Amino acid sequence: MVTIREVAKESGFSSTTVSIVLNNAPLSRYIPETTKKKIERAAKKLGYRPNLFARTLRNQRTHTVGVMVFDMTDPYCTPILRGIENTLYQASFLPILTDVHNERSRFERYLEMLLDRKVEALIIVANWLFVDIDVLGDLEKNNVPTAMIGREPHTRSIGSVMVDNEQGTQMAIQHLFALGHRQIAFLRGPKHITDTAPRWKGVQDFAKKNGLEIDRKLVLDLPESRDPLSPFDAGYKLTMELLETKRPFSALMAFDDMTAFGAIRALTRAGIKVPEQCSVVGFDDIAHSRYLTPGLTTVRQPMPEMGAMAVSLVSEGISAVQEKRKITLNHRKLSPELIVRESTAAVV
Amino acid sequence: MVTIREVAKESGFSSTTVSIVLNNAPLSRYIPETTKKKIERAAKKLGYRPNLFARTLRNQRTHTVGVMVFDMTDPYCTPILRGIENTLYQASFLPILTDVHNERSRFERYLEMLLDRKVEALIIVANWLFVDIDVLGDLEKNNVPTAMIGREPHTRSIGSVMVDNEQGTQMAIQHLFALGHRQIAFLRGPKHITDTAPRWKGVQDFAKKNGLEIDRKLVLDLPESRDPLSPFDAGYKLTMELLETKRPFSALMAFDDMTAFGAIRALTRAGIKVPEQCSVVGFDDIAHSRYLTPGLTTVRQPMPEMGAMAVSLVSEGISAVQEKRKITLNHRKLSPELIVRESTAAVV
DNA sequence: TGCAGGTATTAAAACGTTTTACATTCCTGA
DNA sequence: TCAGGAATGTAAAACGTTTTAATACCTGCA
Repeated sequence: MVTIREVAKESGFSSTTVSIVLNNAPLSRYIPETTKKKIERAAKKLGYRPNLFARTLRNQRTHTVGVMVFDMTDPYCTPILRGIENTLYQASFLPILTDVHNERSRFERYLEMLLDRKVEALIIVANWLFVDIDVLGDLEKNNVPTAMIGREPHTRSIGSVMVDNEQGTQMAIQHLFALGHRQIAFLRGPKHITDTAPRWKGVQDFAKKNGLEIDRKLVLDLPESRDPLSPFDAGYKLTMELLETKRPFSALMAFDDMTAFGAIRALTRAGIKVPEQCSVVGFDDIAHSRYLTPGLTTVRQPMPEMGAMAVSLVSEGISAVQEKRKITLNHRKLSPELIVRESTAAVV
Repeated sequence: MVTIREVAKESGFSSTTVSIVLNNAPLSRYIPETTKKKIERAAKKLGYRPNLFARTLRNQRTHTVGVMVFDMTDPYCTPILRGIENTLYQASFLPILTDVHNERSRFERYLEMLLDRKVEALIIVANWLFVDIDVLGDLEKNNVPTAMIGREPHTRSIGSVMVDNEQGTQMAIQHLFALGHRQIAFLRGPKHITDTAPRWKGVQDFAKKNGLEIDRKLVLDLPESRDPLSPFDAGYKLTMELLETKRPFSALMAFDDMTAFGAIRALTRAGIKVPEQCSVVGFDDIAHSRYLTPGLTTVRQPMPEMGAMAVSLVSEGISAVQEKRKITLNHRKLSPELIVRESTAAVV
């Protein structure tokens, strides 16, 4: 490995000057062009690459951001990660991605690793979060700017990016309503998931405002589970139960896309055609949803944008730390978008 | 931040001794238990965490492995990444994941970043690889143990993990054949994908051996593309073309699962029921395949195992580097597994 | 003439480890 | 009594940067 001293020797200047020139430091203002040229030539000739560890040791900067995701296999998070990666890349930051497997111990271990590696910020993709909240409380102590995606933190010192869940379900039910559906079944999310309540609130608000009657017998809840793919099986099972009650419904609104997939399978098995005999709508718009036949009508979360937004929140925090200002992080709520595909149709 | 010197002061020993004890270095053999206890207590009391950058600067080890994936949004790679992550975690290594977006410039940039950060090994998930081979040739120069998943490297110095493509398609066509299918349509992969040739060879070998006649008019090729999700649209389009020729077929074998999804949509649109009127089989067994209705019969690549295998290959390389032995990396071919779901049925 | 201030450059300290080489004491066997 | 090894510990160098503080020269101005 070629060091700065070798570049110094080669160029005939001291390593101080080399450092100043190569980093374009403030002092380089006083260094004449000819000197700069010589140094740059020498550096290039030797193929000099500064040792990042020495550099970090000295000036404390790592140009890395820790990213913790609760479950990588959840298709919901891939586009978010893309958004994060893409935005960080522009800023020459390197994301360090860890997958917590929804386990407390892994969360703690990885958090430790990231802090040891002195990430300059932390982004937490809290999809399908099972870990208790107090773990997240620990985050406050470390004065690393932190943002959470998909969950409202209970503390002010952590930024957050959320989709507007209420608005999302309102759009979905509005769509079903407009298609003439009045007997609608609902598969609500598990109680421990924070998205569950606001999504249901959106439905209720719409129902109240538009005189839509909700049959409580057609409302079922997904069971708790730490597996983000489990809603498929649960959706299948609950839909089967729903069918057994013989209570008629012409549309079904699922907590998320995976639940919708399960529901579709159950309906199909029961000989009920989607969307001809029953419309189905999901939430999230994960990648699968487009490729399913029929394509799933769903509420899209702007996942890449959410990732990008989280980066921009923590960037602000990083600047604050640099300038020794106090860090304050904002909370953002992004609007979803209704994606109409083939799984919904007008009531016959 | 508390340094080793503060621990030294607190415990009453020199930082040398503290270092020896805390690292359990060979010399610690001579340090009496009482001393060790005192030092450990002091370290714990102060909450000492060694500065990894200082440590790396000194002893050159980073305990990180670079992982480069060509396209994160490809559902094929998520389980592989899980396998990699999980295995590295056991060994207290931290993966540093980069997404190359199938762009040459990003590949080079990220490679540079990873090398600057002195990753101790490199794992490349070469799914849906578009980047030219010579870029990969560059990898040889850096004497970092490297393994590739999903593609045979042209050089001996890089390890590789592949699925046995030939065996996979043989299993698939054997399955269709056993169900009585004789008129089978094929959607082959794009020519620039390395998997394409061996998969087709598996089909041909089986056909020859079992007297199955392949109608060349029923064999179409996917176009080239750098998007791993594009086969959906291509599969749809090609299947439509196939149907227009009016040439009968009772089964369709797709290059991969995405292609199969596209084919299923086309068939469904054309009023042809899967599997009653036409069986469809895919390749890969990405997560979607289970959740589609009907569930897709496909050839499963053992993705988590492939990831784990790649880690074990480079681990060997890391050991070699440590002991200053010459690094040699192996090539492994793993067996796929036929997953029979609902998209295939006996010919009527 | 003296001095203020800009320009050009560098020596040396500092960042926090690990490791080499050495120092001291204590024991053991001759 | 002494040589030499084992046990216990440390001073100092080294890893490769960045930055502070300093030096030296020049120019222009009072």
